[in-house]
Amino acid sequence: MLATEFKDAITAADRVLVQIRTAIVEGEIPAGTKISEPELARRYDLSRAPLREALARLERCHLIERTPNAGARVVKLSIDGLRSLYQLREELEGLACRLAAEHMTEQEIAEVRALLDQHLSTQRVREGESYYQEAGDVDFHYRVILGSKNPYLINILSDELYFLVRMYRVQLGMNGPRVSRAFDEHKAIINAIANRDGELADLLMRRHIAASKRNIEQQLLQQGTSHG
Amino acid sequence: MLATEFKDAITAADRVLVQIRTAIVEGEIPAGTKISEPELARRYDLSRAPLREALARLERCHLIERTPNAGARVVKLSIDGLRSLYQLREELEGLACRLAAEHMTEQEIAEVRALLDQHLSTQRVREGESYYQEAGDVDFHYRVILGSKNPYLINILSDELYFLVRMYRVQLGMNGPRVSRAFDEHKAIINAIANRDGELADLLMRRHIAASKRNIEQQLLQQGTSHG
DNA sequence: AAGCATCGGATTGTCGACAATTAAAAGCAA
DNA sequence: TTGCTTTTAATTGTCGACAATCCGATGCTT
Repeated sequence: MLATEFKDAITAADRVLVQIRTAIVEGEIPAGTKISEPELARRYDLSRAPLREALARLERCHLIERTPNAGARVVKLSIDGLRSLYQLREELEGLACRLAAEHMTEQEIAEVRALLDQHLSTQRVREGESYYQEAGDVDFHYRVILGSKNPYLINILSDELYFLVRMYRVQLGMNGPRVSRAFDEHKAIINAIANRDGELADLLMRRHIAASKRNIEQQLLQQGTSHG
Repeated sequence: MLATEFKDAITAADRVLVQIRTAIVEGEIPAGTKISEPELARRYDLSRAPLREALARLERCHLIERTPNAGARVVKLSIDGLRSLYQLREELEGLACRLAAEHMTEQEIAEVRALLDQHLSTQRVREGESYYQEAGDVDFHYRVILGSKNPYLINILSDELYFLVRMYRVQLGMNGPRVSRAFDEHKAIINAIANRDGELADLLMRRHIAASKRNIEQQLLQQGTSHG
C-alpha cells in the first residue's frame, strides 16, 4: 500500500506484520478477538519470536491492546475511539497542510495533482467500488503528510494512526454523496497548498476530516441501534 | 518518574526498558552510540529476548534507530530534530490545553495547583539544581496532558515524545532566567484552564514551549560552534 | 445453593543455540 | 599504494523448549 514500506532485507517479522495488519484492518480477524500467539504462529507458519515482534508493532499502531501476562485483543471500534482519533487527525493533518504549503516542491505538488486526475478517471470507470476511493484517499493524505517534511509528524500519522483510520473506514464504509465530494475537497486542498496558503489548506483539511468523521459516526450509530 | 508506569506484573523486559531508557536520556549511554545486543544482555544480566522487546519500545519513542540486519544506534541530538520535535509539541500540547480546559475536573485542577506550590517551595530550597526543575516541569505537563482525556494524545505525548524531549533538556540543560520564569508560565496556564479558557491556555502553552525551544536551541548552537 | 479455595490447563515470558545476513579484515591484482 | 575481491568474524533474526503466570473448572465449606 504505502509506496516503499521496507527498503530491502525484508524479515519474516515484517511479512507477518503486513499480513496480520491487513487481516485486522479488513476485518478478516474481527474486532475484539482474543489473539493467541501459538495459533497465529501455526497459521502463518513461523515461530513465536518474529510473531511477537509483529504484535509489538501492531500495538504501536493501536490495532491490538496487550496486557502483561494476559495476552492481546484486537481493538474494538467505538464512537468514543473514533472521536478521539479524528480529533487528533484534524489537528495533525491540519498542521501537515500548513507545513506542506511551506515545504512541498512544485514537482511534488504537480505529482499530487496528477494523482488526483488519475483517481478521478479511475473512479468514473469503477463507480461504486469504494475500495478504489479508499486507496485514492489514503494516497492523497499520505502525499500531503510526506510533504510536511517533519519526520515525527510523518511517523505518527502514517505509521501509527493511519492503519486504525483505515480500519474504521474499511469496516464501516464510506458511502453516499461523500465519495464524490471528497475528490473536490482534495482538489481544493492541493490548490491552497500550491498557492502557499497554509492557513486555508489547514482549514479545508480540518473540514474534510470532520465531514469524514460525521459520515463514519452515523454508520456507527445506525449499526449500534439496529442490532445492538 | 511517571506516576504509575506499570500497574503490576512487571516483566523483565519492562525493567530493562526503564533502565536503558534512563541511561540514554541521562546521557550515560552517549548519543550516537552503536547498540550491541549481546553486550547489553550481559550488562543487564538477561537474555536477548526481553532485551529486544525493550529495544522495540525504545525505537517507538525515537530514542534509538534500527535498521534491519544492521543494528541499532542511539539517536543523535540535532537542531533540525529539536525543531521538528518542538513543532509537534507546540501543536499537541496546545491541543491538550484546549481539551484540558474542557475536561479537567475542579479537583484535578486543584491538584495541579498544589503541585505547583509544592514545586515552588522545593525550588526555593534547592535553588540551582536544575534536576528538580526538570522533574517539576515534566510533572506539570504530564498532568495537563492527562487532563485532555484523549487516550491517543496522551499516548503520543507522554509515552512516545516525552522521553526524547527530556533527553534534549537533560543533556543540553535548562539555564538562565528561564528556570524561574517557567513557574510563572505554568501558573498562567493552569489559571486559564481553571477559567475554562482553552484558547488562552493553548496560546500560553505554545509560547511556553517555544521559549523552551529557543533556550535549548541556543545551547545547541553554542555547543556546535565552540567544539565542532 | 452461593461463595470461596484449590487445582489443572493453557498461555505468556524467558532462555540458550542455530541460521542468515552483514560489516570489516585480509589478500590479491594493478 | 590503491582498489577490488574474498574470507572471516561478529551481529542480527529465528527456532524450539522450559519456567512463570494467569484464567477457568472443580470441589469444598457455610
